[in-house]
Amino acid sequence: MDIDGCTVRVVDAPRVAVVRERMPDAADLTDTAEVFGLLADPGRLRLLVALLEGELCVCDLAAVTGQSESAASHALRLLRAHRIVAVRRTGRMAYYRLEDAHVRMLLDLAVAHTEHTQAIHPERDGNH
Amino acid sequence: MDIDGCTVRVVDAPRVAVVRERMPDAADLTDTAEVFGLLADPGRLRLLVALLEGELCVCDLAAVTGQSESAASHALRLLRAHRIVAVRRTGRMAYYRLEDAHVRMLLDLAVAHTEHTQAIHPERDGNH
DNA sequence: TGTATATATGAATAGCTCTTCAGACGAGCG
DNA sequence: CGCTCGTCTGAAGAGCTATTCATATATACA
Repeated sequence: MDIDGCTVRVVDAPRVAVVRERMPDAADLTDTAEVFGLLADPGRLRLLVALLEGELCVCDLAAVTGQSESAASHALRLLRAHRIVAVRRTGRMAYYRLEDAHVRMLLDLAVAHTEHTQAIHPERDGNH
Repeated sequence: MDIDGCTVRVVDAPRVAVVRERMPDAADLTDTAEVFGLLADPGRLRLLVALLEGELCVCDLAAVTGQSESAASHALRLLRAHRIVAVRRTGRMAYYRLEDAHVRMLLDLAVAHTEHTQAIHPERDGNH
């Protein structure tokens, strides 16, 4: 089989052709991987989960997520660059909100899963 | 406000307390971030998307996803260590399949989103 | 039994990412 | 007008991750 001008050995050539045909475009998957990468840092993930229920300012976000304000600001800058988060400025305050509907869906799914598995395997009780 | 034995300035203290209370456990979010991290590499993501429709052997996976067999094997090893993927061995072949239902949901959602946005913004036509 | 094949592994390198620190900026306040 | 406060930024260092190359293992086949 010849792919990208480079000969590759395959076992089930027709199957490979079919799967290859049905795969989303490589560039799209790279973009998707990039989004997952933005959710792959605990600090950023906590920021985004905190924003699920509404906007918060930087210092409150830092407090909620347990990180320095500098770290939070760096993370928010990155998320803002990718249009995942948007900012509303008033005076010297900056209020961030979750702006990307697709990311919100991914977060909802992920949080629901953690709560579900916690209900199945409760290594610690829910109230603290 | 006092968090983790360390004083932090907050603007809306009661709101911070509420959001903090409703946040999933930090350890759970770290695990979730780790899962997102596994989906954050284009090579690994292509492997997993290829496996959505059924099992494939390593060399076919390498061919479908356009990477070296060594790279694919390393990636599969990592996914296997996290129980996202499982292997069936027969002879000298190794057939991998997607094993994690939660990851499958995330992948379905992500792929549906790429196909949806491609339908809205078709910069290239669907058939190639 | 010896050789080819499919996969797995280890080590090394290069590139990236996160955190921190120091300081800049701009808005409000005295 | 100068000071403080909230946020932003840049640079630097440490740690992590991906890729490659070389080699190992183990199965099938001659």
